[in-house]
Amino acid sequence: MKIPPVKGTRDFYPPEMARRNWIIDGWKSVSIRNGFEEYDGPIFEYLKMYQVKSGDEIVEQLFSLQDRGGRDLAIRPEITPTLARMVNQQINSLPRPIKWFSVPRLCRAERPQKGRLREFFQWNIDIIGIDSPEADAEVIFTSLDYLRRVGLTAADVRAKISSRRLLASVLRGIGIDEGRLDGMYALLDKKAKLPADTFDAMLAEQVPDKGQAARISDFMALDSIHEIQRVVALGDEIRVAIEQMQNVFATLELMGVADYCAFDPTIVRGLAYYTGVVFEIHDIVGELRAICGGGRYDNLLRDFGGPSIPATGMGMGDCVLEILLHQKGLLDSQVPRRRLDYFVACADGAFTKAMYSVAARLRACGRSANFSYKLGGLSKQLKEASSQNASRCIIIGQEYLDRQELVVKDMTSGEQTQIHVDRFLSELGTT
RNA sequence: GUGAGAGUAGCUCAGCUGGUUAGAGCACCAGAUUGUGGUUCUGGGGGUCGCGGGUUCGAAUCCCGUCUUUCACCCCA
Repeated sequence: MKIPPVKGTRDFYPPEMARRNWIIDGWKSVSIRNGFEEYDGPIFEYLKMYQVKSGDEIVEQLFSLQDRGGRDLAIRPEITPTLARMVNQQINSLPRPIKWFSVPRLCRAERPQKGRLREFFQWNIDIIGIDSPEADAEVIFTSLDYLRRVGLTAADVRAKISSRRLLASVLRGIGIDEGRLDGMYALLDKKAKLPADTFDAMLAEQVPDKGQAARISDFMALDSIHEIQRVVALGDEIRVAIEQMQNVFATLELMGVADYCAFDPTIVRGLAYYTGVVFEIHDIVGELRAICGGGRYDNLLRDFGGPSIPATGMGMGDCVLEILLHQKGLLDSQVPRRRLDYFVACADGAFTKAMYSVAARLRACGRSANFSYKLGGLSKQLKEASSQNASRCIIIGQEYLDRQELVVKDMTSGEQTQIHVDRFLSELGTT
């Protein structure tokens, strides 16, 4: 019986595993150099945890199960609720600011398509307990710090930044009632994806007042925060929101990533729990879905039964990122190939005892070492060493029987030296 | 949930107006090479042509169904 892989999952053969590790190692080291600490939670939680903040549509996209005690559980589709739960549990003893990161494996029962699978990895970073815009800037900076490190330039990706708070205050300034804001978010979030006339038609449906609709369109077309005053009168509320945005941009400029960043009022971020700054990073061409997205969510900890503590963060999945890195040729050039420190070969089947012992002693010294299971000729063994990308080969031959000497061959230069086995191993030391 | 495309060797694909025993490149294995690898040459293994049914003397090829997969829509935490 042949059993196929499950829809939307991936098998990681060694070459794919090397890519995955390289991506995740990069995420982790950039997190650490930006001052974040790693955490993780369980891979499943109570189903309820995801029903609290989400509608039925999202619950339908959960992989859920029942344990033998009848508990309703779900495999995590995101880690933010777990983070909220963990932080709430120890909120009084955690030093602030809380700067945490994680690289959880997540599952969503969505229909797979380009850049979206049912099982994936997602880099999450969050700053909890700080309500100033500099924290939002740091989250954006850290995301860009990673992308820049793997070789993506300002000509490849763009961080598009807006603010829920700014959007809300502008819409209110234009005369949209509080109760209609959520519907507006859902609509405005679609603007970048829809043809202009389709969007205008949908806008006209939700906002019958032509003057209001025109001003909303004007706002959505802005590419600078300085121009907002041309669309709407600057009340106190809007001024504060603008000032916060200016702080974000000023901080990003000071940190040296301003060329990656742009104000973009079309970034709204679906039906999420965002309350302030929101951002997405896209490929410049706009051919792929977002590489990452995030923003400020000041009410989430409270919604999960904790105190009211501000928070901001972002998530970056591995699927879109990998497609983009591959397109730009940044994977093949940077993901390390399999490498072996030593391949131990013997010139004759009579020397195999020494082969096993030398290989074991190399391994005890912390070096990776392989040998051939087949007693083929030396030529065969060197071929095998090459295919395993061995840095050096140890050749055991007659001089080992005569004088206990090994031949050490550098596989890059081809140079060979002879050295007494004990001296060779003692010079290696331990690593 | 809706729509469109694609399923032939491990991978990328050719073959398709029905006609001997289904092919190529890459990969894999072996030999050329009994103390020297990467290159090269030679050979080899590997297929229920996704599955089921139908038409036909004859189906990888035509028809129907089904499954899988890719892409787009919905959604996107």
